[in-house]
Parts: sequence; structure tokens; C-alpha cells
Amino acid sequence: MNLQESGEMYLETILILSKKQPTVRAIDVGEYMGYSKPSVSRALGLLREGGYVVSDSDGFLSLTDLGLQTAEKILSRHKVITEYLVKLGVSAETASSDACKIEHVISDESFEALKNNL
Amino acid sequence: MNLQESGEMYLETILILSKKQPTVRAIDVGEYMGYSKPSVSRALGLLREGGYVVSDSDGFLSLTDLGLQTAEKILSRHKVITEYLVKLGVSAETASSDACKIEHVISDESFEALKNNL
DNA sequence: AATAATAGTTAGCCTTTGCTAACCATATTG
DNA sequence: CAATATGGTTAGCAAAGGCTAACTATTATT
Repeated sequence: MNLQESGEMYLETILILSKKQPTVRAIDVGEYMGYSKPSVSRALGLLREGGYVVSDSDGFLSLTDLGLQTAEKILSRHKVITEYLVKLGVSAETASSDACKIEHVISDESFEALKNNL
Repeated sequence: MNLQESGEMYLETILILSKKQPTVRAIDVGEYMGYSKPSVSRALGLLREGGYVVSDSDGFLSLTDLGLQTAEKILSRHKVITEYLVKLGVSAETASSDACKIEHVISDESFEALKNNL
């Protein structure tokens, strides 16, 4: 399975939610992202197939090692890029929403450069 | 017509080619972007419909005012972002390829912030 | 117990944007 | 003049990733 931008967003969302809630279900993910239940259902199915996510019999989601690693990478990019833009004078909201796009497309090399210049 | 990332890339390519050649045809665009003739043909059709591009009876393409304005905006983003990343120590190739993705998703606000901190 | 609400899935549609195969219209050339 | 090359279009496929409608399975409520 090739993880697309959309898949990365789902993983990031699961990680964010799991930090603020004891459990995370598909419905929570959909609500957070503003997507319909079927969209979430399919996306999670693919992430399960890819070994990024598992869900127990109650529908509670957890990230696998692989999923966690990926989610943390994206989330850390999100934070660093947001912080970087804010330091340049960009408003927090714009910085965060731009970071949300850039985090998926920036190379490791450029990301490290940003991080080292924070 | 809502201009997508893909449309922006076509416009940018036409602008780049028109700076280094006297005329630009669909085939040149396809060769530059690595896309097939039918892909280019359809994309240009949409850009024509949207009033971004016109072509004369010989198949020579030109950007309308709207198309030129859009292409220049994207190209200038490309240049500024590339330059910015290079100044952070990123290699020219990586900087340019990252700029190529970021140029389509960054907000005006963040872009201006980058530009003012060059 | 019967109904209603909640959570998830299945089926199938739509758009975007790439592709190949096949066709048409000019040009060029043997 | 016939054959080929060049440039463009049409038709139709595929993958991604949204959506709605409709179904199932639980859990709550009256």
C-alpha cells in the first residue's frame, strides 16, 4: 500500500485524537476531519490493509508501530512548519492550515533545514 | 472553471516555454511536463474554456491576461520559494522540486512572509 | 418487547487527472 | 502521387478520494 496524502491525514488525526481522548473511533475521526462515515470507513480499511491501523472488537482504533511512526513524523512536521511560519510573522491559523498542506509534500532535506533554522 | 493545481502547472509551463521559445505548442508542453498528448489536449481544452489560454489556427498557444497573471503568480512563487530554501542550505534540485509542490498550496500570507524574509 | 439512536459497512456515483488506442489533418519526402 | 511523420483530438480506462443511499448490528429508551 502506498500511503497518499489523504492516508497521512487520517493517521495524523488518529494520533491527535488519541492524545486528547482515551479512545478513538471511526466516527470521531470523521467528525474531526469533516468527512462522512463511508469515506472514513474506506480509508481506515485501506490503512488496516496497509498495516498502519488496527481496530478492536469495539471499534476502537489504534496505530501500529508503522502507523505511529508515520503519524508522528507528519505531526512533527506540522508543528515545526507552523512554528516556523509563525516566527516569520504569519498568523497562527494561516500557519497551521498551510503547514497542513506543506507537511505532506516537503522533502526530508527541506524539512530538516527548516527545523534547524527555527 | 476552478483552477486546480494541475491547471496551474500547465500555465506555468506555458509561461516558462514562452520565455525561451518564440512559439509554444501543445506538444512542447507535453514534452516539458512528461505528459502524453491526450492529457495535454484535454488540459488545454479546459484552460481554454476557463479563459486562461487561447490558441491560433496553427496551434500556437498564448496566455490570456488572466492566464498570464496566474502563471506569473505561480512562477514567482516558484522562484521565491526555491531561493528561500536554497538560502536555508537546501540543494538547488530539492529546493526547486519542493517549491513546485509548495507553490500551489501556500497562502498569500505565508508567501509574502517568505518573500519579505529572503 | 418495540422503537429509536448510534456506529460501521456496502454499493455505487462523481470529479480530477493521468494513460493508451485509434483517428484525422497537414506536411514532408521518396 | 503515395507513404510517412507530426500534431492534435476523441473515446474510453484507471486510480484516488470525496459523496449519498441504504443496510446491519448494537445499544438505549419508552
